Amino acid sequence: MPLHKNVISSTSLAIGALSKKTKVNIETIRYYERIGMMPHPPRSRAGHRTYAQVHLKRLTFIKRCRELGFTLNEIRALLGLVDGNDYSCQEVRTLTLQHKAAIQTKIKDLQRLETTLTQISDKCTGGNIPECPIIDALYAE
Amino acid sequence: MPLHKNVISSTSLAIGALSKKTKVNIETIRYYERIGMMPHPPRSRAGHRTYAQVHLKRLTFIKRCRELGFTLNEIRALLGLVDGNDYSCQEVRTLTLQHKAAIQTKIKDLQRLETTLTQISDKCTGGNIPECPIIDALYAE
DNA sequence: CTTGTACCTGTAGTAACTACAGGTATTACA
DNA sequence: TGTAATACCTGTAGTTACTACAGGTACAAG
Repeated sequence: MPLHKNVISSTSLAIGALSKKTKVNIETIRYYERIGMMPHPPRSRAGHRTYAQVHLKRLTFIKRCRELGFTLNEIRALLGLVDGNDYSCQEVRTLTLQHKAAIQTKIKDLQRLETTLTQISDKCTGGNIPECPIIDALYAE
Repeated sequence: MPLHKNVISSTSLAIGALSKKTKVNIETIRYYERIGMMPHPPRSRAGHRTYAQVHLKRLTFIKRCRELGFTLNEIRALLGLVDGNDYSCQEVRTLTLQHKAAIQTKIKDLQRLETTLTQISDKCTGGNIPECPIIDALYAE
């Protein structure tokens, strides 16, 4: 897994330290390794995973992408480009814009839901009666 | 499972017919039964599920709620009120408004994501060069 | 009588983790 | 040096809301 830029080798980290630095759960880090998002790191004599700067950067990348709502598959594609060391800005941009379009669709869907919920709940007087226009609206044939 | 209003007993439906009427997948209907969202219907001599108007209404209710983004647990709460035959309009309204608030939060989150993605991808010239500001932004420490 | 369709049960797979159970290794302190 | 706490290990199961089989039965039409 080649790094993008500015690779500085430094002291190694145990999984707990990496977890604290990146704010990624320990179990999640191991999970990423299992599914191939993170490489198998070298092990210490005791069998503990020892992480270097490379891993810290990669995990940070994954974390940021997740926060931006990319799925693991989308991130895999992004990392694939980077790993191949043969990506063009154009390809990355395309993936990013596709993702943005998906988000915009989701926003519109949710806004439509919100409108419907507002309409439905506006019908409700909020009284203590058992005849509820919300339930009626949902239950009717 | 008491009905809300206008219960008209009529001909019974096989699972395929119910599925077609409600546009809910057959496997999903059986799944709802397994997890207790739908009651166990009576069986025909051949062991086939036979559904009545009650089931059609209940499933329609579930479907509508799902389309409105309610989780199965939220729907369970709603159905619990209806099943208890002792709900007040107020309770239903509260659940609905809570759900609406959650949707509004989600919309805001997604809008923030969209803004960030726009900012990031605006930095990109879209050229064919391997130095990509998007990747840089995500990869940097 | 055979073919097709609709139904049946039960299990496994999806996404992205999280939460154990049960075991080892290292470190801190008395 | 002994022991107790902590950090790590592996492997499996649970979460949400389904979907997709595999392998089997029942019934109707030609």
